[in-house]
Amino acid sequence: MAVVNQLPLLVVLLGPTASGKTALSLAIAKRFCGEIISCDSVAVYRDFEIGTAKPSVEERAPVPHHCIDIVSPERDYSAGDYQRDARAAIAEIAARGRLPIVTGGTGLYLRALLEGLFDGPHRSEPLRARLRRSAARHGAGWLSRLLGRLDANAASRIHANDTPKLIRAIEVSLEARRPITEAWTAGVEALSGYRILRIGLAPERAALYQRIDARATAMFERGLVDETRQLMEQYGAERRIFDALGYRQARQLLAGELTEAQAIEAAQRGHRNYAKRQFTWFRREPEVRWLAGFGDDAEIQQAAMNEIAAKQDIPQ
RNA sequence: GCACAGGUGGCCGAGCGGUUAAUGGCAGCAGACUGUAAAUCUGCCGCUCCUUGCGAGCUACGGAGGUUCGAAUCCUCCCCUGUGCA
Repeated sequence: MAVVNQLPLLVVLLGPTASGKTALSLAIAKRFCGEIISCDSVAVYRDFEIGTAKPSVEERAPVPHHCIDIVSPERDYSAGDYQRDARAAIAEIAARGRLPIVTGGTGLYLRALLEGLFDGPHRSEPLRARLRRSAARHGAGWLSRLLGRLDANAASRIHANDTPKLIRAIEVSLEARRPITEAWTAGVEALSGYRILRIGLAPERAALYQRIDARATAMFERGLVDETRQLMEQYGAERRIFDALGYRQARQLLAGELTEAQAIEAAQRGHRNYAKRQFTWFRREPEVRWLAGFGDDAEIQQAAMNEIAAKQDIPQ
């Protein structure tokens, strides 16, 4: 039975923070001649090391990694940028005949990559600044009322307290001179040309939380606070990137708002909460082969390998 | 030992005679999410039951009594905790 014109395989590894995605991705890459495309909104930034749990330089040496350390922290990066960068990387890898492995925790980025984003304008900082100022003057509900006038449907779908989403919807409606609903319904361009295998890591919640706590503590022990201080001096403490987990708490510690013990506790909690949100997000992801365990576990790795091997052999 | 200040739901912390199962916050659980997403936001959150309802019952504000139509809130005694004086 000839396997002709079979589309290249794309492996997508998803799961909450600290579930062992990195270990599993490295094992898969080594076994199947793969290259890794990180799907992580913080790991894209250079110089953010300790708090991001990026794979180390040694870990990255034997396996090519993409979408890590690709922008300077003084630049803003977005889901749209990621969509372009990741798709380009996947195309190159596949063209080389190697296996692309997307490893991700950032749900929105993964969706942008796989399903696409609607065609909308870039962010406009001046407009955003004006909206925020007006919102501060007019009080709660103002942004929602404004959006209601621009696009009643969008206003009904975005909660009145969800400022960032309201602002984006208003921005799109104003900049594009048409309601964001129209952009939504125009459809998105999903990634095509690949057979996608989604493997999800779903370790037991209590065990995951334990790992998260230990890892957050370790980040502080390894110098997260110093790294944060240095990065803030270098790039400016106002950058939104310092709201990222761990860095936010380190910044609060430096500002004297928290003791070290409180900062560590807050970071642990933040990561736990994040893991929970990731579970919520990924549960909706279609066609995921869920594995109940950690990615560094030998049995789990074997199970993942089997999934991939099976998929490789099956003609489409 | 005496004098103050306190002991409230898993934690912190309001309430100080009646719309009080008890404001808030945290934790927890569930959910949303279309270009800053490790961000932001929503719901539930004493227990039990069901016809899942501005439903029914039960148990709750350190303990035991008391006052009152009615108490977490007032009184008495006791037990703890903190601070000050001895």
